[in-house]
Amino acid sequence: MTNDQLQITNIKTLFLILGPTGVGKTELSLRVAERYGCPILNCDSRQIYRGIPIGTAAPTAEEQARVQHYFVATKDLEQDYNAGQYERDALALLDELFQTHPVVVMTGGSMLYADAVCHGLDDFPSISSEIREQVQTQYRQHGIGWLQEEVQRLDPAYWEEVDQQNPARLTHCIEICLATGQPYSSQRTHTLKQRPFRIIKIGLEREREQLYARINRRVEQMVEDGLVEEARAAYPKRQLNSLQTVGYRELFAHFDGDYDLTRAIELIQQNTRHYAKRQMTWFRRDEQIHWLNANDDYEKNLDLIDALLRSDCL
RNA sequence: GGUGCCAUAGCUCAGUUGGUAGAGCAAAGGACUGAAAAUCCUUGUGUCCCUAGUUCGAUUCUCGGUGGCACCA
Repeated sequence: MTNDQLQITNIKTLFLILGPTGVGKTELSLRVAERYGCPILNCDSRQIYRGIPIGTAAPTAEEQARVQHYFVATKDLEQDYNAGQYERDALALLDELFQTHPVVVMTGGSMLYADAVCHGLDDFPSISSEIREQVQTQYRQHGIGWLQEEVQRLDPAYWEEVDQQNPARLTHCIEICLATGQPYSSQRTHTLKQRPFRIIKIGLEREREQLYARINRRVEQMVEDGLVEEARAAYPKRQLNSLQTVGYRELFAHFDGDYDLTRAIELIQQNTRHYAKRQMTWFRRDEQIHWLNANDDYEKNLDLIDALLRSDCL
């Protein structure tokens, strides 16, 4: 490391490289990490799991040989994991890494996970399996109407602001109310936590038509690389949350005989495009993101990133 | 070559007893605090194939054309 680069150690910096799936985050992240001699923290809620590397486009062995990676293939599919745990795990690891690295790279497309690291989530208790099962049972028996009534009863304030048709939101509210005995909304502080390091958000963008073409091609490549076999191996565990994932759900339905493989592949492509669109919607409103064009060459983008690192250092 | 059927949104189609039209899918936009690659919300103007005719008015009826499908030769 040069003297010039050593001066950077004054301010610990996390480069958070964001962007929709398939835009080209992996290679840019590797180059940034190589430039600063730092590790990469994965911020992808599915690449964290072991056993599904093809369908999640996890960093390959070659890529991991170039740069030390964290949070890649570290959990079994059976292990429950969530954004709150990720926040704690990532902060603990960052605290450690910043003792020896002035710069650390984090990359991935899981919007909520990234926000959890940047701003923090409120402290909710983890939900016991009893409560979760209890709520699920009622929901299965009585439908969304039951969820709606429960939220109105337990947390009328939240009812006024929530997506009233969204079972996931309603369920979560009920679980927190039951677990804490307090309305969910009263525990949402909306305070942004301060982090003991600087965060520079880099967004990679690319023309939509081009992005979609890359996604379509990448799905075909995944199939050539053995995605169907990977999904078949995971099939017995299909109920797990970790496998509620694009690329696997469609193949599981194909294994069930719902449609042929060609159709499954089309659906994977389509659902991946939908996912990319949702990611873009999320990132678009984040004014802290510095956007780079994925079609520019790496030299140019690395220089821009370097300028960001230095400009805020003064 | 003959006969019949069809031609409407990116796709599959519905419909207008003549008053310029609507579903599903696709697509687009949005929301998002521990399931987040999850979950949910909103959005439908298109020479109704072309030409001529009848009509106050044609996407709708009539003639002709073009294209597709089926059957007969």
